[in-house]
Amino acid sequence: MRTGEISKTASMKAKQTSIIDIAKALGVSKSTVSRALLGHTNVNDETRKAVLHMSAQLDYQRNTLALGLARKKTSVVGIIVPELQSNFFPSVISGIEEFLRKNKYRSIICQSGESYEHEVESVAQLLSYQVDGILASHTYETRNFDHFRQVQRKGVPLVMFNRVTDQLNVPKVVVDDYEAAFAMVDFLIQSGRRRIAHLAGPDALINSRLRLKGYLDALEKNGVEPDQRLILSYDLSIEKVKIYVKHFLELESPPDAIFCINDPTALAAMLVIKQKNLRIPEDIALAGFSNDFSSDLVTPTLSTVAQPTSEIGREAARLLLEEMAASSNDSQWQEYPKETMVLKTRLLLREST
Amino acid sequence: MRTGEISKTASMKAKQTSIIDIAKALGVSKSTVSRALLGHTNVNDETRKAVLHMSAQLDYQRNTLALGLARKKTSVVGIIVPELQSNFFPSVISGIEEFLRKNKYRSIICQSGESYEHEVESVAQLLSYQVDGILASHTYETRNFDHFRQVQRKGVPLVMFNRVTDQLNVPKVVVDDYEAAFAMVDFLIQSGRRRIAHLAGPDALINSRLRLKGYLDALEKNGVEPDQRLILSYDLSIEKVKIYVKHFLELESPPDAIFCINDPTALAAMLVIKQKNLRIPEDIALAGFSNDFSSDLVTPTLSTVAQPTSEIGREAARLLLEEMAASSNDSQWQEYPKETMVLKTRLLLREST
DNA sequence: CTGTTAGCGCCTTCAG
DNA sequence: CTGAAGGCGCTAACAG
Repeated sequence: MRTGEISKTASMKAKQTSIIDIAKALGVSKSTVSRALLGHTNVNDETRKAVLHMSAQLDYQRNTLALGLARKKTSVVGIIVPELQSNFFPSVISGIEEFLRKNKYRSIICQSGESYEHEVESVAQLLSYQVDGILASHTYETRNFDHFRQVQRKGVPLVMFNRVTDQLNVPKVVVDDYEAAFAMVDFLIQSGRRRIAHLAGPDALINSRLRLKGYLDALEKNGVEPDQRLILSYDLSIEKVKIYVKHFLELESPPDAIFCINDPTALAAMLVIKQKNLRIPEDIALAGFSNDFSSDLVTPTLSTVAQPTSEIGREAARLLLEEMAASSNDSQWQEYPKETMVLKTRLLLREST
Repeated sequence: MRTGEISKTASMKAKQTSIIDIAKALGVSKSTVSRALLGHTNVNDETRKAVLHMSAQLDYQRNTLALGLARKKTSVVGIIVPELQSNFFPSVISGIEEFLRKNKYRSIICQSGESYEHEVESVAQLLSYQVDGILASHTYETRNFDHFRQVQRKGVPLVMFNRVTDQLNVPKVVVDDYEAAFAMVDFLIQSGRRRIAHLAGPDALINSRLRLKGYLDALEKNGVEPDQRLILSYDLSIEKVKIYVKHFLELESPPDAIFCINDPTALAAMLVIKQKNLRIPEDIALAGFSNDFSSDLVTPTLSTVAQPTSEIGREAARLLLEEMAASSNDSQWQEYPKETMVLKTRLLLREST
């Protein structure tokens, strides 16, 4: 330890070094430093090197706030998801981030926790952070989309994925929920099931409605009369699955299959069925949706629908960047009808059916 | 639709309304507006109301960049985690965010994806965003902690959780990895197992080392000679589990139990064991660590160690806010030795042991 | 209680 | 290729 050094360590919030510091140290103007740091071409090669060197020397770190303020562009996009507990959204986010990184963008993740109020807050927060765009999947509580309309009014590009709404004219990335549900239920019927129950999601989610419709249409196509007692829609809070499944099993004429809105639901249902000492799939078949990590680990392994999660993320991010480019070139871009991209799912038939 | 309205919809990036706009509209100065919005007390009640009203009217949204720049404080803390795929980190994050929300703080989540390089980038990004503090769990690749030292040099409070290092003098929140591992292995021995294998984590992680030590000490305490062939440490990439478990099972004298570094590992191991038509726990017992969502869903249910995830998050956030308070009151706060908080785990003995 | 005046750190014309 | 000047939106003394 040399003495005589100014002890920076001991000082609180050591004033960050700014471009002015490095300008002074080099005897140039801060404009030059700024240009060098930004990689502008019109800077003498030597000056640039000196600047880069000195900036490393001084442990310089760009102040993104100042940069964003001055540039009116932050290169940050906001991501709003309802939750991070299952595998679905984290996977989608990975897809998003990978694409963004390649394009020199960063993201801020907000989880609304399936709370409408938090979602509204998140939107406000992201706008106040001056994000350049927003990717969103809404909560199952969300029926009013004014907060997203505000995003559009402010001229901030918005793309929705997975949980989308037809109340908004924005680009969307979804999967073929209807077809997938139809295919799964059709398969169940083909393999001899007749009394197929459906543990559906909240009606507020378009995904729930589409999967329900796929279920119903598959029944109809096969001449199976739908039985309202076999259709229950719930709010996705796993604890309740037990109640509903028990209810199904205790019907005078219980189902011989249950098609669940998603994998966590199906896995919870599986526990209940096992506790009742029923065999899967002999006594009752079980199917989920999404191909969560666990669905392959349980016994019996769960039949489900695989979604291309990272592709969803990638495409959503791609659409967003396109929107962002369009919005800065064309002042009327918001008027145009937006594309909805429908990605293919894959039926995974495993032991439970 | 009334006519004569200025079509804001069509304009791109409609210049956000600023406090100046609302100041003009009200014929007051922007300082007054600022104060009213910030909830300062020294503002006439009527003026305040007028400001609040007008700001709602004009769809005003605070510009966080400008605010942070002017205030030199953003009320944002950064969170760095290695991944979001398992349940552990998302749960911890929920705990963090809940606590932060109560204290009027926000967070930015960065996932390093277990990549050292991304971690370094994340730190730089967060610093450039001028976060007021950082909560971090490092990757298993991280052996050099200079990027975190830089955080300290810049006077930004830092708290580590779960994946911590003794190379840094910062507050830490961890669980009793050693004790938990010891207890689990001790239990296995008590219940008659002698050849207990350990599928360990990367040596770079202190958690791996502590769990390994707990394992070894439990063996020693019970007079069981450790067998190096039964100890394998790996990099947590699930695909490799198959190889290692197969290897174990094909030893001339195979293990009668496997203690895995975490639940994903144990669950993957379970598949391999089942494929070999071995019975769990009769032929071989299996134990994990962390109590992932799935560990209760598989058959047999997995014995594991429950970690108080949201508490970890809450406590880490609490320590961070304390640091932040201290750092702004005491210029020497960095010099003091920092507290390491060790939280209790709980042994969950289920069917697999 | 309110207006005025300086910035925060950086970028971007506009001259040279 | 470089410097000077003005401004991004907001806050924080400092005077009244």
